[in-house]
Amino acid sequence: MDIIRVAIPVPLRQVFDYLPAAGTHAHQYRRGQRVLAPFGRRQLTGIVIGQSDTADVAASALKPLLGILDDASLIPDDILNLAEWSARYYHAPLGEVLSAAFPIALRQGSAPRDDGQPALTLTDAGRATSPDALRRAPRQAALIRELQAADTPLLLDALRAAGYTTTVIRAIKERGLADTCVAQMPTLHFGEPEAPLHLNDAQQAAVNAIDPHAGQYRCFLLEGITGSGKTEVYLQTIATVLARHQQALVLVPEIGLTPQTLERFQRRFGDAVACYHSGLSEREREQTWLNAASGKARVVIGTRSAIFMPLPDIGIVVVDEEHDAAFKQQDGFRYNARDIAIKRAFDKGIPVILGSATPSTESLSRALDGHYRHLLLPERAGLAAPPNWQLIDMRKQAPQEGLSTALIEAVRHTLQQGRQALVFINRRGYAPTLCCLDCGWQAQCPHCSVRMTLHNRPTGLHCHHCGHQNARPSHCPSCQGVQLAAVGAGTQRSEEALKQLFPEFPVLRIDRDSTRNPQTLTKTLARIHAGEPCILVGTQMLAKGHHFPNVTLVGVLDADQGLFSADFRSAERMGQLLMQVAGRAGRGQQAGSVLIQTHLPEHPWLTLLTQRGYRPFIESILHERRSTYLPPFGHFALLRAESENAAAAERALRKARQACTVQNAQLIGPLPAPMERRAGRYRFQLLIHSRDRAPLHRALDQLMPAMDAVSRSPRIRWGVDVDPLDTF
DNA sequence: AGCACGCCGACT
DNA sequence: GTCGGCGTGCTC
Repeated sequence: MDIIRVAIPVPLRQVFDYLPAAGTHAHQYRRGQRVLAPFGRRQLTGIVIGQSDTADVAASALKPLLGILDDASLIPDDILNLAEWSARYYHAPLGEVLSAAFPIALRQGSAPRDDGQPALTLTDAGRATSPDALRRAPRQAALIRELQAADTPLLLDALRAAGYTTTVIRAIKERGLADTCVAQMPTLHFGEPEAPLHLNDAQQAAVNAIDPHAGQYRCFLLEGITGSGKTEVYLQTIATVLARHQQALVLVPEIGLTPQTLERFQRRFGDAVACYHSGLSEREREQTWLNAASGKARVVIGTRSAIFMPLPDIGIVVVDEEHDAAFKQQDGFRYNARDIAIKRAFDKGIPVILGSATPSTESLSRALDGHYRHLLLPERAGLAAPPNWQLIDMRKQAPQEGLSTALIEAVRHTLQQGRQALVFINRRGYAPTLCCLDCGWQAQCPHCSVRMTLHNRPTGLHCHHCGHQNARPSHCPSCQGVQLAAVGAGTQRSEEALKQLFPEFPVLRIDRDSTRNPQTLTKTLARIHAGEPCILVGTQMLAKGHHFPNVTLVGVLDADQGLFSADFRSAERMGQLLMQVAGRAGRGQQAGSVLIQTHLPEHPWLTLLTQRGYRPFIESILHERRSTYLPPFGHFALLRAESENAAAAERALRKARQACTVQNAQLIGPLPAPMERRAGRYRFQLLIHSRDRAPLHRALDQLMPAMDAVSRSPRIRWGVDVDPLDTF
């Protein structure tokens, strides 16, 4: 047993064998320890995976390691097991999985820095100052207010992330109101915890159901509409976990979209809560990782990469909004954090809660067949009536700028009642197409096979896929005609139309373009929360996170996209989105209305969803998928290849396909990807389908080395996606 | 992925 | 004459 097996951070599907470093013995090496390894002409930080007495290569080829970087294991065994399982399941190189699993600073081999982080704390003068005294310096006043409210040092990184510039921070220090200090993650200091809320019967039943299972694996699907109180169930369940001196891991789709949830966790559990997401600085990520590993952090809330957080006393995992596509990494190591969460809970023998108002087909079918325990929160807190759905038949309408008369009248009525209306359109920009009325020419991206989106203020043509921008042409480049028409509507156009229709009311647009500046977003949100009658226009950003108490009308301009798409998941996603936007209507006392513009009002998915609700809708989708062996009744993997040379990409996949001899796995393709060309590269895909998982994995075991062999010479970028969210 | 080696075109 | 283009091969 004198050979050390090491994972090296390179995209190669293998581990490498080494001899112990000079002056060391094999028994000194621990699984999870970092070592310095000679690798070609380079020196890389590797992770000890195990030991062996035989090597895959000739003994003469083995090199000795250059040194041991950690006294004890840095990566705990359960995390390493999880990473190895993930590498096998997603057919990803272990080195790449491990790179996703821990912060760059530790990946690079430097000693863990557990010495706290720079923070800002109030001086006595700062504590005594009234923020109103800083009337002339609103940012400084806001910062003082924030520090006084927190009553604990705030991390500089966090302040900067919240939009406080170095100038503001320096000004405060120069006034002698605050000073920098070093903040340590405190040990189980709960601050002044907010008291638990009173649970209704359904919530209490859910908490009771989860609690007895502590200490053994069980997956719970917590299904409850917006406002039904899922978060309180998480909080009280986690409280019992903490009381047993265990830690909790909470995964959320995007930290930026769940500020309220985050705040509630911090109010309830105070300093025991740590956040982990891509918005943190590297230093902060490292510190949080170490705080989790040392047990200082008791509750970790994070986005998908947090699934690999080391938590020695983990007692529960919560996945909030489990249906959300953000849990799936969309490049490189394409893992689904929700699915790894279930595996982690299983391995640890602890409960996992999947929460959603609109559960995914996968989770719902496992709940219905008894694999998961299904917990329902039927009541809407505050006892407001469910929304009123209405389908508007666009075939019988002469819409103005995409707005039907019925919707315009509903908006007018809502505003006159002093309420707010939300108009949802899942396209940003002014118009999705610029078209020549004489010859039919359309503005096409020169690098991608998509039409370019017309934007105004500043006006121009944008490609939403590669970022290419053009000026808006004055003549048709093809026939020199001057009748260039903007076809279709995006958020900017709807905003403009609504401003013209309702000049006396504010129209506030929320999409990726209007929220680029966090301060503008904060201002817009504050205006909405003030409750004055207004119209909100936006993309699905509006449907997530924030809730708007005075919105009583939701209009959906283009529901039909979800009914026409070739992807089998599009109907499910449309349903989830419609339920989510509908959840924005009628919070508080009054019932809301949801108006959906469609050309297919008799479509069974739409009528089922709006007349009978989400569950019958999903059950109908499940019924159809069962008969065609689509997920979750069958499984997919997708091999993607792209190259500037279309034929080369296609040939690579075709050759790989020929190398695959697995029975019971169906290969479809290679076919051009839905967007055949993107950023100048031609994209093809090979779809692998199988009723059971085993043949799928066997097929991939053959396809991967074939791709390795075939994709090298003409530069082809390729990757594998197990359980892809988009197949067409 | 890096990083070398290796063999062919336009430059001091 | 050589600097450098990217094709090809390798990493325990």
